[in-house]
Amino acid sequence: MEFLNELNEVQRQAVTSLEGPHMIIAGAGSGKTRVLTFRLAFIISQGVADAFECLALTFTNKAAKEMRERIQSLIGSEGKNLWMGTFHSIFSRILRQEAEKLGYTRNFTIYDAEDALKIVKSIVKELNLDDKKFKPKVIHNFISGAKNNLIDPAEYAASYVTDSFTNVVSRIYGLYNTRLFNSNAMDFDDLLVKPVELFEAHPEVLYHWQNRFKYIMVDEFQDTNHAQYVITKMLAAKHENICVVGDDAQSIYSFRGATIQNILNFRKNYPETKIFKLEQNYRSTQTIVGAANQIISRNKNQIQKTVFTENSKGDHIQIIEAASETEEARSVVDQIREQKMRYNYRNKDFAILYRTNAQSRSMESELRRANLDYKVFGGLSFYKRKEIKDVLAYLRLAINPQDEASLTRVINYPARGIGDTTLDKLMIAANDNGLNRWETLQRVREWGLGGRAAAAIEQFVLQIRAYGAVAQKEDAYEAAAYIAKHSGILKELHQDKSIESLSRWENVQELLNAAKQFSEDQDNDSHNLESFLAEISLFTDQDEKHENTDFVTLMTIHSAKGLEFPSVFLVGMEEELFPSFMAMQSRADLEEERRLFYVAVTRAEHRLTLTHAKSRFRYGKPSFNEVSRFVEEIGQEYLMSARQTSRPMVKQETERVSPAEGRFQPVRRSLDSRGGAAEEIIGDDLTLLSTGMEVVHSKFGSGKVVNIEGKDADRKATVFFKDKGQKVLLLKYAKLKIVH
DNA sequence: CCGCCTAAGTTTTTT
DNA sequence: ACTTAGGCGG
Repeated sequence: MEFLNELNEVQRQAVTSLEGPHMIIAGAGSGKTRVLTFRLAFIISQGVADAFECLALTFTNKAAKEMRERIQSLIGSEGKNLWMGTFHSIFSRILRQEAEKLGYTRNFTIYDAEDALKIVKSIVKELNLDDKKFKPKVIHNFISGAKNNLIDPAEYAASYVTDSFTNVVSRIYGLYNTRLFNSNAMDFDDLLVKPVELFEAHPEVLYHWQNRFKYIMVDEFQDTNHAQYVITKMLAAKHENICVVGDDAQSIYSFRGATIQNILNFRKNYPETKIFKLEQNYRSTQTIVGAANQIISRNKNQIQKTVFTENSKGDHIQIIEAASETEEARSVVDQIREQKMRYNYRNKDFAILYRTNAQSRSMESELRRANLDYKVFGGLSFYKRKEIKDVLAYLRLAINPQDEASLTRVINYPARGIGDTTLDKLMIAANDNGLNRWETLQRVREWGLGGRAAAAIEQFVLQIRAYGAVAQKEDAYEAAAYIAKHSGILKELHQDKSIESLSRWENVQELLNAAKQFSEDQDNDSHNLESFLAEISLFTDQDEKHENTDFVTLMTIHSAKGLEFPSVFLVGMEEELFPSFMAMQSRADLEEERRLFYVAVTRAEHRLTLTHAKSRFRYGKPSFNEVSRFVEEIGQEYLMSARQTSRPMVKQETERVSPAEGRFQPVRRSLDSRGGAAEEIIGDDLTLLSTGMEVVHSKFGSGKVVNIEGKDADRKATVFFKDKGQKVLLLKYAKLKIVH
């Protein structure tokens, strides 16, 4: 029990007070994760409940994994038995056990956003609707919103149709659900909706799980939506030992249906709730905590609390204005170099945070040029890549051939002579006869199809059945390897000799590697393909191993939530970008942006630098934006004086863009006089380009010219890039820079 | 049915 | 600036 001595008074109370409903309001950096993990460790080590009887719901896989590791370090391998994971992963697990009761089978497929969108698109098309007016993405957003609020199609039709658009949404919502059901598939939202349906329709099932979970904890409660609220409430109804942890000031997911209302409802719902406020910040300097408090105090909507720290005052917050995004990136790199020297920091002590993923580019190219190791988090994850989704579609069909999204994805890939005309006929057959796609394929001759097309389809059906048999017999790796090979995808990628195809081929090999690891992992109860797919369908965190662990972190502010770094750079502090132009319409939107700013600022332990660029390329055109209003919301007392902000300690101050001529510097910067360490860029006059020259590309990095062809506007160069392989670039667009 | 070309949209955040 | 969808010719 000596670990309790590591806690302050409030933390200790929050850890040891167990019975009944609890709400822990945890300010940024106040040791929230520590309290959660200690609380679980306390429950188990005191013998209050068994690990199997504790449920801890987190927001990300990463948070769950980290928490589990920390608990194991406290109480040992017993920690493995905790029910701990994201809402989505925990409830998909329960749903698989109970699938038959809802008319699904346990091997149901989970549709990601792309799969779901495909289904909506196909319905829009079948209904002959104009997809300009009824954009599938927007429709799916509406459906998702309805699901998050537990509004089913009937209720939607009865109470939420207000105009022609919602009328269409209503029609599509019902059809969409049917299509998913017939595909034996659930989307992300269903993983939260279906448990509620299950518990309502089968009280005995609810009873079972209620009894099982004696202690329930919910992390990041401010980011839960209505459906998540209802599920936890149902599950907690028996024991009412529910502890929610959150910080209203860090609620940044309302766009996804999260509602702060859950915190308010919780107190109403459980009047005897014990409330603990963790207000002492252990993470950041007084400057950072003070500035953060000042920022968040502008929001009208919030729970009163006072975050304070006993840490030292620390450095002032630095603000850097740059002429362009390139200059912005350069100044960040300069700062990183300087801070590394001055404070003995390593790469991993730095994070560069931004509002949108697209902003990583300029930062990446400057980091690469400066030879600083970095890692970009987020963006498109491994499992969203086309070649991976293609292979997965075959694997999913082997397990669940009814899966329409997968079926339409690969029925003619690699090409086997099943074209649009054939597919249209099948679609009509399906709609006329109330069949799913797989069923129409089995009876292909009944729809007036014959000859080559019908033969190709019969062949395809046999192929998928054979894969199903392999999947039943072999482990995940054997089955996946067999299917990847026999589907022809590997061959297709191999035949195309381009570097892109090679990298795709390697990605598929990597997927097979993952299957191999899964098959060999003794911790898994089952090693078959079905279990492998169940595991990876919710695996969105790409926590691929990076051989080198000392890297600068680049990520969106959203994905930085919960993390901390000694030195943080918050870039792109401009109106329209942050706050986003999408979020400037209402006070509620703006307040969420401000909370996001609060989250960003509170990631920093010792040093915080805010940067903004006077001009920045957006949508291919330069845009000129004012400094973000958020910057102006920080009081002068926390800021470094204007003189100091410019650029301390840069050797050659001379060649910086002078404001007079600096309007449009970034594009035509033919000479860059930074001497010394960095590579010397000798120019961008591409008429001088010839084979053998070394060049730098904004996206692909540095490389060597291996060939040049065409002339004038059509002049193309083949370049072999160190990191990205060989590319053919049209010089008119490529903006290559020649390196000496 | 496939590959090439043009046009349009994109960038708010993600389980 | 870059990606994707859709149209058209082979």
